[in-house]
Amino acid sequence: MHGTMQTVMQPTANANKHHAINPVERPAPRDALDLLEQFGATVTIRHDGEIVGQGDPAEFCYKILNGWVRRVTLMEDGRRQVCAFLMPGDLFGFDDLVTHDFAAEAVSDVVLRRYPRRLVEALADGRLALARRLRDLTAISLRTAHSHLMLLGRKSASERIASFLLEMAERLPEHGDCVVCLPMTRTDVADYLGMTIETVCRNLAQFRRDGTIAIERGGIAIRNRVSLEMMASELRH
Amino acid sequence: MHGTMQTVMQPTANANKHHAINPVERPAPRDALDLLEQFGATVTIRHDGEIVGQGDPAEFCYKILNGWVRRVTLMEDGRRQVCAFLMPGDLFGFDDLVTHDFAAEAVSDVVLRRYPRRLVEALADGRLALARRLRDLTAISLRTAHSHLMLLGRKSASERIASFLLEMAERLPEHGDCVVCLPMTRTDVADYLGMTIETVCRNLAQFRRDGTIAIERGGIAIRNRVSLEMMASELRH
DNA sequence: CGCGCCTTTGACGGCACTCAATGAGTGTGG
DNA sequence: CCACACTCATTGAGTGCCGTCAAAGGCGCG
Repeated sequence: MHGTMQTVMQPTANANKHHAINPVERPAPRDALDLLEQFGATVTIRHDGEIVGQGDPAEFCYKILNGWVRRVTLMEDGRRQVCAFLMPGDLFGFDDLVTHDFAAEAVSDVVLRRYPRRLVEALADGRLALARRLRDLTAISLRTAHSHLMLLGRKSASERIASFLLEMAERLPEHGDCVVCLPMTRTDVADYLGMTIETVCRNLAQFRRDGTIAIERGGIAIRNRVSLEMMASELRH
Repeated sequence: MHGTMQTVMQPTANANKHHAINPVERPAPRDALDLLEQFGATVTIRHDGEIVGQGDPAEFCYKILNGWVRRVTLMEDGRRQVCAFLMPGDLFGFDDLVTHDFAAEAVSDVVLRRYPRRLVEALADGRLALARRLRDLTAISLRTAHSHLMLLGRKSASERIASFLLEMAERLPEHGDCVVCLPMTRTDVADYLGMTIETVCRNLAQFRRDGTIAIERGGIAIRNRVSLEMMASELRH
C-alpha cells in the first residue's frame, strides 16, 4: 500500500508555513509557539495508528515533525469523512474544545511533538503573542474548512480531483518538480472529497489520458498545471 | 449539539420571528462579551442587504439582535455555498482574519450590534476571560463547520433535509410546538445543503406525504420527530 | 509462489440535476 | 377592485453523473 511508504520530509520547524498569514520567516522571527517547546514530548505513531480518538478528552495538542496525519469523523453506519490531511509542520488539537471532535490517524508512520493542552492554555493566558497565535490558528482551520465546504457542496467529481491535486501541490514543500507525493490511499482521498474510490480512480485516469497528469509510483506528476487550474473551477458541463 | 455556526446562543435570544420586537433583557449571567457592549453600535440592514462582502477588510464583528443572517461564498460562475444560517443571539465576524472570507447577508430585515474589531482585539489582550471566550467561539464555529462537512460529503438528499430541519428546530428557542420558522428561501436552503431547489422541494414533499412534517405558511411543523431523527442518519438504501 | 491489500476498469442502475410548466402569494397600477 | 407582473414554490419528464457491484491487474510480503 502506498501509505507504508514513508514520506521523507524535512522536519521543518516552520510551523506556519502552509497556512501562513504571518509573513514568512525572515531573519529569525521567534514564533510564539516556540514557548511550548520546553514542555513538548516527541512521540511516534505507526502507520494507520490512532493518535487521538473521536470524543477523546482533549489532553494534548500536536505538531507534526514527520509523516502525514488525517482527521476523520465517522457515522454509526461506517460512512467516513476525512476533514483534513496534515503534513510536517502542521499543528492540530489546538482548536479542539474539551473533547476532540474527530479522530486523528497516522496516514504514514508519524513523528509528533506533543504538548499538554492545559499548559498551552495556561501559557496563553500570560502571553499575548501566543494567545493571538492560537486564535489565528483556529481561524485558519476554519477558513480551510469553509473552502472545503464549497468543494463538497458545489463541485463536480473532476473539479474536486483537480482542486485536491492543486491543494496538495501547493502545500508540499518542493514546488519545483511538480510531483505530488500522496502517501494516503485512494479510500482516504475519496473520503476527503466526498466521493467513492472508483470515482476517484476514474477521474484520475481521465486526467492521465488527457495528459494533464502522470500517475507514478508513490505520487502524481502534474504535467499541465494550467489545465488543472481550469478544471478545478470549471462549470459543470 | 448540532450546531450553532459562528456562535454561542445567548441566554436572551427569543426573537426568532422576523419582525419580533427586541430580545428581552433578562438578568443574564455576565458574559465576557459584555465588555464590548459599551463600544457597540446598533445597525439595521434590510432584507437581502449585504452586511459584509466577500473579501472585505474585517473591520467589525457583529451580534444579531433580531432577524436572520446567512454567510455565503460564491464561485466566479455563480455557484453559491451557504456556510451558515445565523439567528438572534448568534455572533459572527469574530473569527475572521484580516478579511472576511465570505459574505454576510440579511435573510430577513436584521438588527445588529456592531463592534469595532480592533477594539475587540485590544480588549482581549487585557482580559483573559474575553480572550478565552473568543477562542471558544471560533472553536465552536469550527466544530459546526465540520459537522456540515459530514453532511455535504456523506449524506443523501433526504438525510440532509432531515438533518437541516432538526438543526433548525434545535436552535430555535421554542421547543414546544415544533414549528420551525424558516425565513430563508428554498434557494438558500438548497445552497446550504449542497443541492438544487427542486430536490429540496421534492424531499420536503415526500416528508409531508409521509406525515413526518406539515408545510405551513412561514414554517414547517414537525409531526414525527422520531421519524425525522431516523431519516437524518439513516443508511443509504 | 500464493496470499492479501489496494488500484483500476467495466457494466449497470438510481439518485439527483436539468429543463420546463404550473401554482401560489405579493405588490403595483389602472 | 381587479388585472397584471413578478417572485418563489411545486411538480413532472427526461438525462446524466456518480454510486454500486463485480472482476481483473499490480505490488509487497511471508
